[in-house]
Amino acid sequence: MKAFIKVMKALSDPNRVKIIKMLQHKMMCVCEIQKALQVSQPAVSKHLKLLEDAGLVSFRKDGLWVNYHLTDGSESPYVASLLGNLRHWMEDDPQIADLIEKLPTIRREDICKR
Amino acid sequence: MKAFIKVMKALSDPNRVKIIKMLQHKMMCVCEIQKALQVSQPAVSKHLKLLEDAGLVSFRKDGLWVNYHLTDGSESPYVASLLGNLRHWMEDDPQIADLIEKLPTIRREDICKR
DNA sequence: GTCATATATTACTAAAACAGAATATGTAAA
DNA sequence: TTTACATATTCTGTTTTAGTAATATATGAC
Repeated sequence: MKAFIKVMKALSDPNRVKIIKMLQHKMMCVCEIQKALQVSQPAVSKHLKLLEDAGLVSFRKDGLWVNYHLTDGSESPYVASLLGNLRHWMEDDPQIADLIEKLPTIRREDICKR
Repeated sequence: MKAFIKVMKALSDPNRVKIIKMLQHKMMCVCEIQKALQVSQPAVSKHLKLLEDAGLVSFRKDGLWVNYHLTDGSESPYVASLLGNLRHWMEDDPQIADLIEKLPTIRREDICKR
């Protein structure tokens, strides 16, 4: 039960859903996500931690960067099912469509190291 | 997006998940649910309203009683999918198993009209 | 009509969630 | 080892949520 609630809570926030939808297209570092969502860096870190605790995302460190990506959901049937469904869900949502469209223009080289 | 968030939030609370799991077995009135969950009657009413707003449950009035039941989810792909999955999900959860086991002993004739 | 009963709504309180500012941590470069 | 930078954590304030107590509404019996 606790695991299920965790997943549901993780997906109960628009910004976290946006993160999931973006990660469907490419792995991203924190500053890229921050740029895309227009919220503070700590806010992004906290969202990512929540998503990680729920088993939805994982990360790999690469020097200074931390690259986040979706998990395969093999640890949890809830995660597997929802990540699967979220591939098609929300595709027509205007906010999401906007985000995804802008995604190619968001590159860490342009954002960080300033 | 808003509709999806609503559904996720609705399923982010253990008592509401319990309600869903119970309604898989029979339609129930408010006082039966209250008896099963051991929370106040207003709390139950509010959970039910939330679930209804999310499109997960519906009700039919029968005299003084209001009988709640699961929807068929035809209004929303999120609802349809989650209600479907929740048929098997959580079946082995101890809390849920307990609840379902006790379900036959919870009858409105014994609870109300006192 | 009055009364009893099932449910809904309101008012209020305590806990949890989300945000930003400030700070800490860890890694790479100089 | 000092410095810069990407990310994480802590602290604090605000909003949302879940609960109860009290009250309102609605229906059926009388």
